[in-house]
Amino acid sequence: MSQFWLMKSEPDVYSFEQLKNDRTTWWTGVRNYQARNFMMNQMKLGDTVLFYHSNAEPPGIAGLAKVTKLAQPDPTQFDKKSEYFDPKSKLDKPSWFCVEVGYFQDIKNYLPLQSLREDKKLAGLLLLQKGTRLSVLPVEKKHFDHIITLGQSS
DNA sequence: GCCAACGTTGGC
DNA sequence: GCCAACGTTGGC
Repeated sequence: MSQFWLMKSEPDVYSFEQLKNDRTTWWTGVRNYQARNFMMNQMKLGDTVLFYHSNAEPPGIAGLAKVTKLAQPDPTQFDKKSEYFDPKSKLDKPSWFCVEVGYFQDIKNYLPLQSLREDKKLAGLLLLQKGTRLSVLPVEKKHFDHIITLGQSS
């Protein structure tokens, strides 16, 4: 099972800097079954997460996080005041789950999407595949290791 | 703001 | 179970 992940967030909504400030956050609001299943079934404590800024200028990888708590029901699905409220969710049978992630490490270089696309060593990275809209994606170790190298090189 | 590529919904 | 219509994501 994968030990490396990429999670997307719009920095206007929740940025890596905010995570660094908060130290940890529950990854609420995911309303896609594939992304939920990754969090619910596969993410383990200590898994490393590439924190990706989507809808950013430019979009790219901003830093490193870790999974700090296993998946639990996402409380926002029951909150009528939340934009993530889901009237179909039942308290005894929640539809949506989220993990807690914590700040882990800065990277020296922000890694723009375009530079990742141009890197031959990252061929096959799910993030780069056409039509991939998942907000939670597994990352292969070989790709993860290379991304770390890019992020820390001078 | 546009729009391609998906995912979801609901009528049948 | 099919599929058209609609909604969303997210790069550009």
